[in-house]
Amino acid sequence: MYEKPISSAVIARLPRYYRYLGELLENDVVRISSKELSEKMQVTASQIRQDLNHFGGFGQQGYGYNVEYLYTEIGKILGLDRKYHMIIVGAGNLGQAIANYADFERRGFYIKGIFDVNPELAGKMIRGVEVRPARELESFIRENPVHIAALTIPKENAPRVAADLARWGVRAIWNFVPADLSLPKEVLVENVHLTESLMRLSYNLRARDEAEERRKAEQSNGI
Amino acid sequence: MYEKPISSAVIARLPRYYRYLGELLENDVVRISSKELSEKMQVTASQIRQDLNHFGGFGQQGYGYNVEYLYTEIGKILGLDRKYHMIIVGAGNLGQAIANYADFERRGFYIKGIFDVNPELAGKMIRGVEVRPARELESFIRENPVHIAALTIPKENAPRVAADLARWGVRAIWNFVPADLSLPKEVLVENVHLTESLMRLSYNLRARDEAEERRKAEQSNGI
DNA sequence: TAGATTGTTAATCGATTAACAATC
DNA sequence: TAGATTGTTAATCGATTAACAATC
Repeated sequence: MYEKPISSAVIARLPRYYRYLGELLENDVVRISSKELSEKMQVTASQIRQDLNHFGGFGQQGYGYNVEYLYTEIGKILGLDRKYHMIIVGAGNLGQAIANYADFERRGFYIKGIFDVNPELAGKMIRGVEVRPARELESFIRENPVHIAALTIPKENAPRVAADLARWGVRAIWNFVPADLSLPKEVLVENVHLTESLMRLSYNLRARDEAEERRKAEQSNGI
Repeated sequence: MYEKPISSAVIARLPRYYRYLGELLENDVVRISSKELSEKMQVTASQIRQDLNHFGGFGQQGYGYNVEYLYTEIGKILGLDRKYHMIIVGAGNLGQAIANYADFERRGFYIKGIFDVNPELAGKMIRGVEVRPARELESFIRENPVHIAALTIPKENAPRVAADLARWGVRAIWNFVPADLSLPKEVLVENVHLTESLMRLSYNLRARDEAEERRKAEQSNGI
């Protein structure tokens, strides 16, 4: 029985629903209709209902959705009812920032190891986890469950290190390196490309400026 | 004369084209066809040609695209021929990581100020830029051009600080706070939601595991 | 029951891919 | 010129929105 995979557009929206529902929950809101939620989130009510119905009927006609229930269910869909063991490969600024971000732990992502090639960093403690030398990576991965490896190393070493990680058994990589890793298809890769994000902002900055100049020019032309 | 805005899907792909072209350029590749590039990038040649032709005809029939020319042109489209002054609001781990990331400077994004409410951080130097107390933000923004503010502060203060920044004249925010900022429409916001990224990975992790279990169960059922 | 709102089907819209004439 | 490959139009596909019957 083949279930066709949910489109990535839908999946990409789930964490945002989850966040809004979490906020409603904190504010003791018990129920919400797709219409109310759509107004808060600036999306159509139709889209909310369509998205949710990919996963099941969580609402009730005439009532709407129970906030707590829907929050929990989306959490399950997102796999947040599980515990993940994460390692951080590359203890530079970004790696340390991620290691220090307590929020991930709250969501079930536990940082179990931090690794760096730089021997000077070895032994440094970050939120209770010791930085280890990179050469211990293989034995660590083989001896401990590692569900996710966050990759925060320089671009140059990324292809080799990523291939090593996969070979040693890591099956999901959270990739901060500005490169597309090519790995066996069973290894999941989620990219965070900061430079690309900044370039999108830069594109829009320029587009806005040019639109404004055009408007100004038209005005002074008396159009 | 109204030019209809380019779809965000197209814009989102430009930085990736730019990256691949930069790599080709480093490897002294002079020309490339949409077909060759499509194989490297794992997209269709049709999409590449469509995307580029939103901005103009950069290629030549029978020849393909000149790598250096196309790289430069996409750079201009992305606004990378300009210089931007950026400030970082929040000198925590993530703010420091961004401040330390030299690559942005290479692309024309210059970090001109780093601010934090924590007085202990004041005076600390990060890549030649001094961390200043947050109360100096207003005067700094009013007295210096600030094109982009990277927002790396806790969620609680974000709505207020973002509104302040906008009021003082910042017109583009690179938002790392896990919240949707509501600001006047002329203020551009580009979000980097790390938690959402991690949740997407987590979704796929779970989906893969369940697919594998299903497959295994079917096998042992002799299907 | 009447009113509200879902779940779901149908219509629309937009984005991607295919095809090919134009042209280097 | 012949071959290659673009730029662009047309066809397809998928995602979003609208509509409404089902139902709480």
